[in-house]
Formats: sequence, C-alpha cells, structure tokens
Amino acid sequence: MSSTRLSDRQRRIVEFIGDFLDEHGYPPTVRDIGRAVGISSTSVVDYNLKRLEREGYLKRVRDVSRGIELVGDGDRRSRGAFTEVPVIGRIAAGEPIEAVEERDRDRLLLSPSLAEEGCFALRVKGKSMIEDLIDDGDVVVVRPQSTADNGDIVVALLTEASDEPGRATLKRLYRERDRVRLQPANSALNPIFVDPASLRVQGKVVAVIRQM
Amino acid sequence: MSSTRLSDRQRRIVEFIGDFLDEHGYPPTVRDIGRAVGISSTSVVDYNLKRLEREGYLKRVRDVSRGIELVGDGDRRSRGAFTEVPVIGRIAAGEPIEAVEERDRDRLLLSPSLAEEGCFALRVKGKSMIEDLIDDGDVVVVRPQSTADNGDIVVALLTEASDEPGRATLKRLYRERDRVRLQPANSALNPIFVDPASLRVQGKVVAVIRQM
DNA sequence: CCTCCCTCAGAACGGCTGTTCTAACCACAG
DNA sequence: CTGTGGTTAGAACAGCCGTTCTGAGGGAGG
Repeated sequence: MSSTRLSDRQRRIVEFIGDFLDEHGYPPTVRDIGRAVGISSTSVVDYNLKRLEREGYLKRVRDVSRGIELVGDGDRRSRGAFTEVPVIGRIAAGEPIEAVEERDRDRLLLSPSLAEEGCFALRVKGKSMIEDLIDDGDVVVVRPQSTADNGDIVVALLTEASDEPGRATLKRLYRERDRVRLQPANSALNPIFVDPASLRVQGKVVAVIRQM
Repeated sequence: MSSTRLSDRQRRIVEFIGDFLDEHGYPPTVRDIGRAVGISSTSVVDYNLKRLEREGYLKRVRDVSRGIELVGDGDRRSRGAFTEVPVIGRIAAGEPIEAVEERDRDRLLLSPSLAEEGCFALRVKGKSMIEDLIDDGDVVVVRPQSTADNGDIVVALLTEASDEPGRATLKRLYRERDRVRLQPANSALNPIFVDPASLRVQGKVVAVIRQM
C-alpha cells in the first residue's frame, strides 16, 4: 500500500466530490468526476476512486449509483459537528440553582473541543468567583461528574445533612483532612467547610463564556 | 393546488428520505423509496414525489439518479445552524498578531447568538487585559468593524505613521479631544496615546471564551 | 348510472451508471 | 534492451433508474 501523499489528480477528485455534495446535496457520478477533473475514461476515475478508498479518503458502495461517501476531514457533513449545550439555569454562591423551564432554555452550540456531549451550562449570578475571572452574567459550561480534583471549579450541591441545606454553589473545591473546603474566589467572601458526606459534586467547569 | 396536509404515505416518504440521507450520505432512488414505504410501482413513487415537490417539501433534478434534495424543515443538513469562527492567530498587547496558517487554524463553532457570520477569533497572549477578566490564553471573538464606541474593547492596528508601527493590540478605546487613548486593563501597564489618523480599528470584541 | 378527478399498479423504454476488459504509455530497475 | 509496476484511455456490458404510458379502482357530484 503506497502510503504516499495523494497525486494532484486525486486531491482534485476529493475536493470536487466535496464541492459537488455541498452544491447538490448528493454525490457525483463517476462520469461527473471525470468531466470535472479532466478524465475522459470512466475506468480511470474508477481506478482513482478505488485507490482513494484504500487510502481511507472515502467509502464506496458497490453497484450503487453515486455510492460515494467522504470520510474524515473530507466529510463536510461532519465539518459542522457541534455539541448542543442547554443553559439550564442560573447559579449563585450558596443559593439553589434557578432552573429554567425546558422550553425557555437557551441552547448553545459549541465545538466538541469546547464542550463534549452531555454538558450543560449555567449563567453565573454574582461576583463570588470574580478573582478567577468569572464575572456576573458569565456562562459556565459544566461537564457532569461526581468527583473532582483539588482546585477544580465545581458545581456542588450541599445536601440536607449540612448546615446549608439544598443549595447549589459554584466554588473551587479542596479536600482537607476530614472536611472539604469550598473556596470562593472573592476575598470579601469566606470559604465554606463541609462534611464530605453532605456534599455532592454535580460537575466541573470546563469552559467560561462571556458575551459583551 | 390542494394545500391540504400531506397524506400518511407522503409523510412517510419525506421521513424516509431524511433517514436514508443520514444513514448513507446520498439520497435514495425511486425504487428505494417504494420498497421502504410499501409501494410496488415506481410511477406511484414518482407521482407522490412530484406532489411533494409542488408542495415545497423537496426539490428534484430531472433525469438525475437520486436527484432529490430535502428543503426547509426536512433538510437535516441545516438543522442546528451555527457560525464557524476561525481562530486566526494570537494577539498580545503591542505586538503584531501572530497569524496562523490557514490550514492549521482551529475552528470554533458557536451559536449565532454568540458570534455572527464573519467574525474571527484570536487567542490572547499576556495579561494586559486581566482586569477586564481576560486572561492569558483566553480566546476573544471579534466582530470586524472599523469604528468603535468609547470604552469598547477593540483590536486596533497602529499604522506606520504612529510611534508604534505596524502593531496590533487589544485594548479599550477612548477618544479624547484630538487623540485616542488605548487603555490596557492592567494597572502595571500604561495607556498608549495615538493620533486618530494612525489608528485603524479592526474589530470589536463581542465574546470571551476560556477553556479550563 | 355516468363522468371527472385523484390515487394507484404494472410494464416498458431509453438513458444513465458502475464495472470490467484490453491496450497503451511511461518511469525505472535489471 | 527487457520486464515490471503504476497510471491512463477507450470501448463495451449489464444492470440501475427516472420517466412515461396504459389501465384500473374509488369517491364526489351531477
């Protein structure tokens, strides 16, 4: 298998297939490709398509007209792959999350590199994390997980056992001996110390988005 | 023209075409549709396709195999519209933008509410805007425009006429009598004063994105 | 009942389309 | 020179595919 780079002709074929798909919504025929790339013989197109398939640039379905599908980088359908992240409410230090009705939720579309599937977002209320550069009104993208590393910014739920019942909070989490410190990033505010048993980590902040 | 709603059969046809497209990447043939919907005659499929085209549910290309394209709501390609924003380089206070080769650019997908078409993004280098909560490594989304209001955070280009030739900078912009003040958000840094003639506003920061 | 219109079935036609076969050309190594 | 492997061209084949024609049910209105 010659794993050399594609010939000029082959690159033009892949590019043309993508253009054709964008324009028409269906793949080109072997003869369409030949005409576009300047190949008079269908067998030569077929030859190059077979080669491109072996190299992993596309997939073909035998005996099916227009049975060509681009894969990987060439696939312009997946060039628009994105993650949909619902903004499910507002969070403020030490108060319950203000949930938003599902039908009123904003939905953010984000690159998969920014937020993986399953994430949610919360709008931040207040300046309790201002020294971590999270402002009032910012949106934090949260990846759901029940554990967190020391120093992670997490959405934590204080259960009834604690002295702050049923409240959600956005804080940095630090484990200390037999307790957990929830540290705001605002020197005007004091940390909260809780029993690990009365704390439930809801998720970790993976991104911050601010609109101006 | 009977603008009544679609028959059960016709709804199933539209739905099948969408499913087929999602699965295969190319549209079905008339016979594929017939098989899926339980129609033995190609003429009946053709008849219903013509009807669906007249009602605006799809477009067809005559005499072209698989020449079917869903339009409007049925078009799953356009589901979840987003804006593609290229990260075209890095910007630091008072240094030229470090451009990135086009093929190496990251591309962010963002909700249209976050960034309209035509925006670009820059990765921030340094802490010159730290007091505006823009950190080293953050990404700023910039809407191209040549004017700016007082206090806007802008990407500004200092042209050769000025004492800081050919440099781009990220600053807050304030117009003062016969000069412009470019104000960093870092008390350790001093503002730059420039002649309005030697300043070109490239765009305004509309969003800040931070990954953690 | 008859007629008209919409919907449907089956068959056939002609062109489109993927595939294959043969042959040629070229660069390169033996 | 000769042979070999990679690439291209042209032609032909068989099957796929959109289209069209004929005809038939079936309900609405006369």
